[in-house]
Amino acid sequence: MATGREILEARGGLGADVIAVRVGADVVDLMTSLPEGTSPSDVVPIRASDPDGLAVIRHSTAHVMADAVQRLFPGTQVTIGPAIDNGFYYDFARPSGQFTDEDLEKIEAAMRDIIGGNHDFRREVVSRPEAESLFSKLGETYKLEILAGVSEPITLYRHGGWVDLCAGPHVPNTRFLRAVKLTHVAGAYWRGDERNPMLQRIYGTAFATDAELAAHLAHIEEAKKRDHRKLGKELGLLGFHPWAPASPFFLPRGAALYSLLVDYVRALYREHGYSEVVTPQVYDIELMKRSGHYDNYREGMFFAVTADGGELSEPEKEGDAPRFTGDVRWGVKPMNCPGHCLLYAMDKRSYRDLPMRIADFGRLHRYERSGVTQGLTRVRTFAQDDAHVFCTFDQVADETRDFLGMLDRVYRDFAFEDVRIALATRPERSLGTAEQWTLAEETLAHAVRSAGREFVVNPGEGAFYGPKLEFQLKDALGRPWQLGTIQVDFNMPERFGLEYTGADNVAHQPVMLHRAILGSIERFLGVLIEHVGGHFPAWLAPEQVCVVTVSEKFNDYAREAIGSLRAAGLRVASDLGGDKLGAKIRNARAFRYPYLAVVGGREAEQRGLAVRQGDADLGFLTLDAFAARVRAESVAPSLRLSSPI
RNA sequence: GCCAUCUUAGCUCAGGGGUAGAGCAACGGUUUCGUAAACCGUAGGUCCGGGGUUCAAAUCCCCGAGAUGGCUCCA
Repeated sequence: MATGREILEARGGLGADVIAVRVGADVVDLMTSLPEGTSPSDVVPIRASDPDGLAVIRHSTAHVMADAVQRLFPGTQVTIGPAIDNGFYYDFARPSGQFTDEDLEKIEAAMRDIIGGNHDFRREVVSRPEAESLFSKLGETYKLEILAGVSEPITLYRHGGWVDLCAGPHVPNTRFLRAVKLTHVAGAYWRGDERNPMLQRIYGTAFATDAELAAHLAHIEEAKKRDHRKLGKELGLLGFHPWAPASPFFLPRGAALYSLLVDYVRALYREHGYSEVVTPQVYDIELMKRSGHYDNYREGMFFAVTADGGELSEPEKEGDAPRFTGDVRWGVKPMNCPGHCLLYAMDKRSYRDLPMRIADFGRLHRYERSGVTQGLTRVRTFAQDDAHVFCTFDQVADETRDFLGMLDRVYRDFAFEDVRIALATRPERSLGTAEQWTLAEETLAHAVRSAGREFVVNPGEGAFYGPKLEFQLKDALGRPWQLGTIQVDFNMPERFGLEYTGADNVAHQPVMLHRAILGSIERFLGVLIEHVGGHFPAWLAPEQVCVVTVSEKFNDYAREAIGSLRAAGLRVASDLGGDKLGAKIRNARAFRYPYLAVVGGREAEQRGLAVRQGDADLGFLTLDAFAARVRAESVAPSLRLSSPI
């Protein structure tokens, strides 16, 4: 049978930028014979700039990088080197020494050398023994391990003198690899398992053209400027201290933002029939044993001890931690649900009480391993817009739909697009029966479908007590974050023996839904800061306007104006210092206030403000007109119609 | 947790065995100014912590802490 190249050439359609072909769902390189019976009309050319083409280029670049690494660092073994979303990587087992940033430059230079050699990529089908003998001769033990798990046909790809066990596809020739950049080195476990040896991974990226590569690198630089850790510091929102690792301090401006966000959720709760509760932070471990957290979530928890009934001794060596001998009786809550079960059971419940929607902004603590924490997005202490809905099984679908509606509203208020839904199913460690899980999974899937939404399945990613829907957004760096979630739980009500009296005057067991829209408030703020680049809308901004004076001569009027705006309910910052106006404006802009109001002689005389909104000059506004304008924007869009101004 | 890198003034960063540096911020003074940085001066340090090597360590080595990038998108 003919190759893709032959078929395209026969059609006269082999353009200079065609690097592979698509046949049905498969991407095949140009030099591979297509299966018998392939109709030429099914062969679609893939160009360098197509998404599939980009993956081919990147994977081929990974080969060239591995070639370069083995030239420069003899004895280094290759393992795997796939194309990934924004580039590629290759994992190496290097007998001694580590790759440094200088090495990356050398490797890149060697790659340019190889690419300049205009080597053809050649595909070769070999027998298993042939492959085994080749890679054992080369001393590639990882490749032998991979080979053992690979099914026929076994293919090799060569360019120049370099060979790799590889399924392909690849570009026809190294000259198609033009715009290449190695980005960073990282450790990575063999097959991602921390019991395996640590390999050294080199990340890089490649594009069809230099311009696209430059644009991608510029995009990364841009994203770094929006990094919430950087902005959090610059805008005076956040602080951290080594004595509270992975635990943010919200400074006054950050705390203002935090409260406004929580107040926003409270307003939604009022419309959607939730009641807020406040519950304990530290519980007897009996609670965690009852809920299953002690058995299933212990390594994610903090435990607390008291001097009562135990002995706290100073360490022998300086720098060591004090030792405690005694009973560990207390656990710091990692989730609100067990406490809410206790709360539910504090009264006798009727079917008339259901659904019972209990919201809790309680602080949670989870022990995240030291290497995985980052900024606000992965922390050890946080609060969620957490609520539990106790309901009958028949109410689950309606509650899920109401939740989806609420969620849509929230993500629209924050102008988040590209929200992806995933159904996370039963994990290895889980409570309850297979029947319960299946039923719960199907109920969630049905609710999403009936709301006209699509979802993907994440097998084994569910919570230990039930399946969940996860709602994912991407941050400025393109990293996906799970924010909202809704989880069906039959197990917790059973463990706590929860009941309600039905219309039939018989005790029934309620179903419990765990749900959050923002998820962790901390994480949401991190993502939001990056999403808006620090430019918060007027309804969320810590201060909605900054009043600055042209000179200190006008401070008296400025104070009067500030007082009047505050009396009208505005959040107002000011700069009444001795700087020149230009400097004040520069400083105020760095803080990204939604509005900037300049006050000088004219404004004092006419009892108003010279207002700008971002870059837009709004000119003169009276105090009343400006206050009315800002107050109209002081409520989230989805709440504006329903709340009187 | 593991691998790599980093940690110097409030912030951003330079320096790299021989007396600790800059810009911005702070503080004091002068200027009272109309839309992205006025001028002069003053003060500010456990160079992340501990140990070692050395005549001498912020600098080299070891241990620890924290932060940052990663730790299957599978040949």
